Amino acid sequence: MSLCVEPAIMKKKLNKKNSIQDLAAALQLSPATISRVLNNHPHVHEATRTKVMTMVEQVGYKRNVMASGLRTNKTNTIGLIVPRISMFLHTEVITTIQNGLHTHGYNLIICQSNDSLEIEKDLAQTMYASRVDAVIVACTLFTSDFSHFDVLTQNNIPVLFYDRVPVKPYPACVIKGDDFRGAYLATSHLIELGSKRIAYISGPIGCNIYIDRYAGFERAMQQHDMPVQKDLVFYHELTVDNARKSLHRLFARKPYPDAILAANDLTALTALAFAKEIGIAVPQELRIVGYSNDPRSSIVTPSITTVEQFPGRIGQVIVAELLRVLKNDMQSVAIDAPPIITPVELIRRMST
Amino acid sequence: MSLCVEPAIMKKKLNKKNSIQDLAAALQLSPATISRVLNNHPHVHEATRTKVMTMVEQVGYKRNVMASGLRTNKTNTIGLIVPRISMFLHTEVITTIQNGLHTHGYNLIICQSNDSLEIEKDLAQTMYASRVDAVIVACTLFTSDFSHFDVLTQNNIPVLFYDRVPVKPYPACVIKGDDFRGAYLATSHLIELGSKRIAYISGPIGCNIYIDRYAGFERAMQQHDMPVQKDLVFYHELTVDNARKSLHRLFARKPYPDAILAANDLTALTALAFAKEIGIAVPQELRIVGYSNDPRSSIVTPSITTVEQFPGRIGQVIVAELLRVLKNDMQSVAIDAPPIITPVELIRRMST
DNA sequence: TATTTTTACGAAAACGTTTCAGTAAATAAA
DNA sequence: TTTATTTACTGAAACGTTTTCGTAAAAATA
Repeated sequence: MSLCVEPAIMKKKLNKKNSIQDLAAALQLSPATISRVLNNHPHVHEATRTKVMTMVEQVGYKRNVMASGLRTNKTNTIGLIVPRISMFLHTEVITTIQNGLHTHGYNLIICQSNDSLEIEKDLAQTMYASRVDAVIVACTLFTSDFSHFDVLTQNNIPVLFYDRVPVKPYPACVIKGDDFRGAYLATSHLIELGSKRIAYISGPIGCNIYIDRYAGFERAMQQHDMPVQKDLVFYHELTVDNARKSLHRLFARKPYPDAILAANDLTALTALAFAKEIGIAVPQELRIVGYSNDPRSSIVTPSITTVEQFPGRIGQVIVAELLRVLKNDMQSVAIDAPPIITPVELIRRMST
Repeated sequence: MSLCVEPAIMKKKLNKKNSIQDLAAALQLSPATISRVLNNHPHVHEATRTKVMTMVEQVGYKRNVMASGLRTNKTNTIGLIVPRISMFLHTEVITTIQNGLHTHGYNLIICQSNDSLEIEKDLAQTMYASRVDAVIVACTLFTSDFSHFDVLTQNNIPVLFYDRVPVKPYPACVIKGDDFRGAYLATSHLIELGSKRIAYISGPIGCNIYIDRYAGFERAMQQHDMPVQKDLVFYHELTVDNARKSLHRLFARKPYPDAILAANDLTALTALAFAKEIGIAVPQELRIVGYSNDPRSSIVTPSITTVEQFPGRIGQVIVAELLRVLKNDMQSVAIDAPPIITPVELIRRMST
């Protein structure tokens, strides 16, 4: 019997309501005054301010963000949509964003699209339903139409793209790495080392990063009067399986390529493993370059030359832009705003 | 002049208010009826239901979660606190949780404590302020007191720990890997291969996972009548720098250890690199075992034997438990509930 | 002292949803 | 037919905050 009532008592005791109203009643003040203290409004007497603050401390009052959010139409929450948090670039970028926003009082809702356009559409809806204050997006490989983000932009929720960004004008901030330069540097590096038959394994063309990287590759080749051989260039989603298929094609018959430029590090790692399997020496017979400076690229033997994207810096830029947009309130959704380009750097290692 | 008024017009037009009230007015119904339709309440005529739903579709109505959250005291949001999302185990677990919860209509707020107790305390407060429906936590290495989570449990917000969990009884769900067994299997494996001088590099004792792993190591040694040599065991945060210091101590003078059991894969990787540097052959002169089956452990040469924790499975268990707790509402915060133990498996590779 | 200005606070409405209590109409039971 | 029951809906209050407007009291000015 006594056990039956226990939970009710507990619940009652635990459910100490700590609303502004309760504070007001306890202090013989109005809720308005409490609110003003909590929001650092002027025109509140110093004595009452301290009185309120000590009471707040004492009872452990925490603002109910749903109530205040309902009233102010602000959630202090930022949404983030990435293909996969396990991708090294995103892992690092997220960490920086998360820390940066936390110091400014924002929370982060992280969602993964899994590189599925359907899920991405769904997530955009969810973000709107959650009434986040802004949304940061790295698109899927297959996002060529961006109208599913309209629900956000049309409802004054700023959208900020990074890495994989719209290729068409869209009313949103755009922050992207210098993919053209990254691929250009990598290709030039291979050429200068004497590579003659350079293969390029690209992601699906249609995604801005692969468009730009291909352009960088092409430009470097042209500058050195080297023709781009179509049969040495592959376009597909950069999975291990796909990479292996392309590698099989590349090494089906001689002459073998003497260098592989991979549009990401996973593909470079796969190429390295493949070369070992078929007994080709890296870098003597085959040079390999990757992209992103994934930590794995530095621990394999030989370590892989790759392109550093400075994800921490990208994260910082995102946070800075975001805070700027949130301050200016809708100011920077200009459809013609130029993208912000973040720098890259070639990391030379043993594979070249 | 005309440019000046444009934005105001835009704003007005874009800010199409789509509240339940607006729908009600448009359909000559009361807000209550709309709400019942949206929440699938019974006692609503089929004709009106379809009428409402078509209108909802048409205007793209999305429930304002802050308003409904304020009323119902539910946010449909789950909080997650991990040391770092870049840690392989957590990356995978998060992905599973995220996908699982999304199908049940929950959002996930992910925060990183950065292995800082201060930040963890802060985040617990933030989670309460956000009024999340539940919180999932993998503690910092240094969390031995758990009272900063009281603000959650005392306010009926269920807490669920995984991986790094309270070592003392605490009113929360606990899900942990079988760390004892993992270390036991790994140690037995080394012994059976003939290792005589087995070094163990552990994380700081005080954290449950390292307590359990040490116990597993000790038990395997005892079973084979091998004494645990104190000077071959190291306890410290498992960073590269710390690992290298211990390795220097281990190889300062002979006899060298003939096997190293590392309490995580990063340390195992560091040991492997160190062995290469000083010209010790792995596995001939030194066997190395790690923990977690980080992808890096399989791509180095030689590949590293390690303990698989099945992070996807851990994530599934977490989701299942979470949904159960959320359904039962506070039922399972019994302080004496036994922890759920998830299985592990030894992955044999070239390093042994 | 009388008037204006400033300061400190309160009353009340609003945000958009959910839900309790109630009511009219339709159906079933007497 | 009358009475009870079910069905389909409405009105209004509530959730906890913020903010506008208003008003006393205090301070500054005349």
